[in-house]
Amino acid sequence: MPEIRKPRAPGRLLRRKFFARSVHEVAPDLIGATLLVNGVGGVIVEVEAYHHTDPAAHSYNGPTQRNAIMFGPPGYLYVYRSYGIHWCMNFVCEKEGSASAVLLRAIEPTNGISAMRRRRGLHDERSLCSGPGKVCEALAVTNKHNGLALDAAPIAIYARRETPQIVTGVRIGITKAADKPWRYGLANSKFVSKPFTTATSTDR
DNA sequence: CTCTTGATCTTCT
DNA sequence: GAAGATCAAGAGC
Repeated sequence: MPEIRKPRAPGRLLRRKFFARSVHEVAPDLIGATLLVNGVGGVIVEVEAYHHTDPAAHSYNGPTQRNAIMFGPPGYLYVYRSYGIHWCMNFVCEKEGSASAVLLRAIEPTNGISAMRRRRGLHDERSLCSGPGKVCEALAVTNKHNGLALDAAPIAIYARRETPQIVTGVRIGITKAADKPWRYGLANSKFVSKPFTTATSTDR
């Protein structure tokens, strides 16, 4: 018997200005927010922060054709091809030229679940959006969305209503700066890409 | 449950 | 030519 999950009544719509500060402030503040693309999406439960001074960031070695959006103003979507196969989406933060972004790694599906199942194939709800490539497939985000504003159609991000318990850990799948605890998640969420085993914190 | 592998685009060496 | 902000399927335990 599948669990019935009713769509949440959204909170305040986040505007681009929300992203105009440090990625390390924006990233934890996004946990619990609701992301919709063409009305399909859910609650953000896992993100990672990347900054241009961070060797693991795409922007570390300066602008390229791929990462150009990262060097632009905050509040826009940066989409890149991962391992030649998947798409991954980021929210550009801070200010123009600072080239920092938050990687979206997982959401808890709440809106348009049947559409997500259709796009992802036969998969249980827990696996629909539990990884950066999976989220983009479920939300049908591709390079065509690269550079779109985060506060205009088809994208909408709604602020959370309450401050959730946040957990942190090292980022997934990187080799440079692999010790930095810049992965943020919703405590006890079953929809993250991998369990958070290490430090828990309630800051922010 | 863990470990291995193939898929194959963009960037850097 | 190699590595990479990944995923799914298959083998083995």
